[in-house]
Amino acid sequence: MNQSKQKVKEQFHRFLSKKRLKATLQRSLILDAFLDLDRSTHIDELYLVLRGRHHHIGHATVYRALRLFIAAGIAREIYLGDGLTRYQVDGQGQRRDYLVCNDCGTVTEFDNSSTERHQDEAARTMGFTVQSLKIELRGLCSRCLTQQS
Amino acid sequence: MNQSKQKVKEQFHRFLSKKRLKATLQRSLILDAFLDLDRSTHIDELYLVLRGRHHHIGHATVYRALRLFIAAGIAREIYLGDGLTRYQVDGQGQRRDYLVCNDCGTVTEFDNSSTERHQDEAARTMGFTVQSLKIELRGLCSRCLTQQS
DNA sequence: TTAGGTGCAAAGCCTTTGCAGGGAG
DNA sequence: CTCCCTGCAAAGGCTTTGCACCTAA
Repeated sequence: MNQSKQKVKEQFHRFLSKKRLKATLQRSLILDAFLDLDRSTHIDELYLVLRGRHHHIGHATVYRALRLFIAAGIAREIYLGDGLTRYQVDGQGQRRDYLVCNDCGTVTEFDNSSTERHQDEAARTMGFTVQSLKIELRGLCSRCLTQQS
Repeated sequence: MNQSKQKVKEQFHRFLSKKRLKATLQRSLILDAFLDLDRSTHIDELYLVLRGRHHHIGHATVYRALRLFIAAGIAREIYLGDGLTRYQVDGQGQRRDYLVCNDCGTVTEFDNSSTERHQDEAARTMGFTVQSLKIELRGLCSRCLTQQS
């Protein structure tokens, strides 16, 4: 866990050097908070975590940092339609399949590359060049199902 | 085509009666415009179509009508992350696969039910109960590809 | 020293809501 | 005649931008 976190941080620093951008304290703190959450989150949650750690980082800075993480290939955006943008760690695992629980809102990811290839081919036959793919399944996770709320 | 449109309109009127809601001119015009587009659209496009037909319907009314169509099972929302909510006819055709062009932004839809079943099973093995599914492919449509912008 | 970064507040967008007047049942 | 609906404008909520001051390299 911490090892992969370290790797991501190194990846981020390489990205910054390459782009001649700066490694600031704020970016480091935001990245820490983001990686510690280890699940999909949104700006406001991140912002509150940082305040909880007694770091007063501006709202705009958090937004800007997340955009940077996306450019660096560290984060990925998810839109679930609740009006806010969610972010998730974009590991090498190529996870692009999301299970969104309609009850608790948890986002689980899983790999399903065979289906993805299948899908990709279908698109190509329509003259469409695929650059990225996202599969979103909505329903109830096992925990919410048993709780029968 | 017009036959299915007629069916949807009847479905909507049944919904209205059942809920003791009113069949107004605006709702009828908005539903016509929505069904005529026959593809995913967003409020503003619908609004412009209506203005083009010389109907001055308020923005809020269009929003309210779309929410009603959703409640009636006629429309479905789609979120692609461009900041606006898209709507699509929720017909029996069950199209839930979207090709989003990163260049021109066009959304094309296609059926791929075999893949969807495949995906559904994968989720079930993880204890997840699927209620809806969305597959989103992003890339370049054939037209933008040839224009090589 | 210099290009980039931060924070604040203001502006931008899409969407929803409040309210007074209007219309379907 | 009674609810429900419409339109306008204002308010809301998330995200981006402008600007002056600061800081990593």
